[in-house]
Amino acid sequence: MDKYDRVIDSSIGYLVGRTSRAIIKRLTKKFADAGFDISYEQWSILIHLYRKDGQTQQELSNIAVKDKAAITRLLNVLEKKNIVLRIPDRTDKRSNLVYLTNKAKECQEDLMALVEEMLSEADKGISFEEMEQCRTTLNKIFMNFDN
Amino acid sequence: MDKYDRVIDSSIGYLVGRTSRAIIKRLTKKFADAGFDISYEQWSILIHLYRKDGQTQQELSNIAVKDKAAITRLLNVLEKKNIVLRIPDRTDKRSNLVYLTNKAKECQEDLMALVEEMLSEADKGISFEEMEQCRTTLNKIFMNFDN
DNA sequence: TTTTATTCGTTGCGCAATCAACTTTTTTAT
DNA sequence: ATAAAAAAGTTGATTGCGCAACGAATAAAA
Repeated sequence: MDKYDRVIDSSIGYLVGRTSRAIIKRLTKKFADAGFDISYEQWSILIHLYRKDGQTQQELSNIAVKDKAAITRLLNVLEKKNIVLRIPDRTDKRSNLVYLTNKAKECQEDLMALVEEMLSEADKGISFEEMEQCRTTLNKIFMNFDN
Repeated sequence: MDKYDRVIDSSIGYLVGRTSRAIIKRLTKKFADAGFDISYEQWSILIHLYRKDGQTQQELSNIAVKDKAAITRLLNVLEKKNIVLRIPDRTDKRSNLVYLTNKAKECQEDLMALVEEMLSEADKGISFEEMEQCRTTLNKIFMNFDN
């Protein structure tokens, strides 16, 4: 393996980057084909609200590992689409609490099914143990960079 | 593991996505701290030219797994910075051949050193075998999505 | 208590990705 | 030989990220 291999093809940066883009592309297409006007990025916020409704934007920023400015804009879009709404927190006037609308709740099952479908496509030819090991390693790498 | 775990925290999409962003962030900072005005995306083109100078934009598009429109714009920036130049291919007037400037060649060693530094930070606490296994699995996943 | 520091969210800016439409050139098929 | 199809690059429109600066609200320090 030459010096370029090390920095390109075998580089973990290159590999996670292109895998990530491939996954995003596939899920985006699945959503679109099923008639959902929801981008991957919007989904990446939505899923955290499905798990726990009524979080602050800051909490969403941390958990989705995105800049809070990015959260602001994604929520603007989601609010315009009538998928979430922002309610000012009465006990801390700096914060908004972000809630799902009924429209969002109605499509939860369908969206999750599409994601699981995508995940099982990713899994093909990979044992549970192998995937689990990969997850562990990816977590280690992330932690190495998480100051 | 509940249904959200499966789709979020343990989801390979989530894990590769956040790892990728962490790596990009770290490398961007390294370049900036060392005084190089080169973004991660620009680097991701540059490295392929370091390996093989004088490729067409289409070749760069394939190898860097980026849209050809993205390549056009990245090259516009790199050309303005006097890092690459486009030479029309005489044997096929549709194509440009992209070449590195001397300025680009001069900083190759420094840039590669910074990347290797980043990669070794990623490696911390991970054996060669473990990382190799992770690479293999990531490749399988990518192939699963690569039609 | 008043000053200082921190936190939450928004906005402006620059960069980049993707899609679709388009031009020019080359290749393929009839 | 000519018409149709394909390929290479460019451009416009839309979406999204991350940084920095900012105002408002809250917490901490003096």
